[in-house]
Amino acid sequence: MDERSLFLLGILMVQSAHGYQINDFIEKNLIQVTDMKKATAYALLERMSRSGLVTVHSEQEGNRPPRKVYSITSAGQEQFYSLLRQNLMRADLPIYRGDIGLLFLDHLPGQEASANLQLRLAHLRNQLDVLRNAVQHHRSPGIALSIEHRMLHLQLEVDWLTRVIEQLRDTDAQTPDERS
Amino acid sequence: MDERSLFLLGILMVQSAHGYQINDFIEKNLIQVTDMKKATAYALLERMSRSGLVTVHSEQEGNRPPRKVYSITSAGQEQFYSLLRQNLMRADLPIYRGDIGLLFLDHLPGQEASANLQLRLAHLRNQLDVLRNAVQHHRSPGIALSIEHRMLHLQLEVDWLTRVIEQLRDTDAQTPDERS
DNA sequence: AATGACATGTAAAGAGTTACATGATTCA
DNA sequence: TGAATCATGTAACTCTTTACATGTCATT
Repeated sequence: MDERSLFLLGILMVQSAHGYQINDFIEKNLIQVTDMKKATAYALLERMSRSGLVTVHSEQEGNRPPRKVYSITSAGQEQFYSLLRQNLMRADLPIYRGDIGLLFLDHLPGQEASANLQLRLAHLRNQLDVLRNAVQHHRSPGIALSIEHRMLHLQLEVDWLTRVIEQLRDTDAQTPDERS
Repeated sequence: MDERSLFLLGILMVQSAHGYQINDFIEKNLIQVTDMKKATAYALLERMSRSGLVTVHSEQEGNRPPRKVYSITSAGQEQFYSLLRQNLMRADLPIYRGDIGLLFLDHLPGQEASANLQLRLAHLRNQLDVLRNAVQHHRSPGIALSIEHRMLHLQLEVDWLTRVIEQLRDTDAQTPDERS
């Protein structure tokens, strides 16, 4: 949640914006960086305006539903810098949900384990390709930085998985019938 | 949530166990692999017993509060294999919350950004040391696998952050007064 | 006598998502 | 004319955590 409001405040540090605009930006450019959903963004912007971190003003264009444009206040700026510092100094490596499966890898016959992991590998390679493509289209140094970061981890994941699968094959070749 | 029940079922595949025991095992050996909390484990075991994936029987010892020992059923085993396959073939790279900060790195003077990131780096090195120590004490190949996995990502993180900080210094040395 | 390990559980709150509802405009 | 885009919002739900409540047993 801290990251969510840091993110929103960060956007508003650059320029005022309305909810739809922000959500659109996320969906088009930052799906890799944040998974915040539309409803969350709207609610958070509302919440931040109630607590004085941002102000709202409505802009009407023609007969369309009015846009609620949010602007950051000085209190919001302070909060932004505080959250930013916190975020930068924190080192929270995520938990890898895929490791749960690896924990019980030996419950599956080697062939099947291997087959499933190869699917995982293919997905990973896919994601890498997507990112390699995406990294081209970004001028923003911040976005480029985080995409490169993600690519590094993805590449590590690909290499590591490849090794794991190889080991699985080797083990299986040695004792093809001995796994329970 | 899928990972949570996969994890619990996996534990019960090896041997029947009660909630306290499982939670204890997590806290002592698997804090890196899962962040499931006590209340969640208890509730999930309850829930799985209601849906027939596990059975319960109470064991009383002396006058102590009775232990509810859960055992996996054949329906539970099927569910386990199904969840395991799903988990193995899925490639869900997590979202790195720390990247949100990097997105806005240029809002802080280079020195401060650098100082904060060095704190992050120190934490990461700490975690690496802890894991290097932990990896010794595990016979279970599954646990060892996931700890090694984590160590690789940690090491990558350390190397990468080091480079980022260096670049920050270089940029700052070139244009010491020109950042807004 | 007190602390910590053993053992269970629940109530309330928090965070976030899904799915829906509404309606105008633009473009094919 | 129908679909996609623009623009907002909310109600219900799921998942999970925090904090509390309860009591025994062993150790210091």
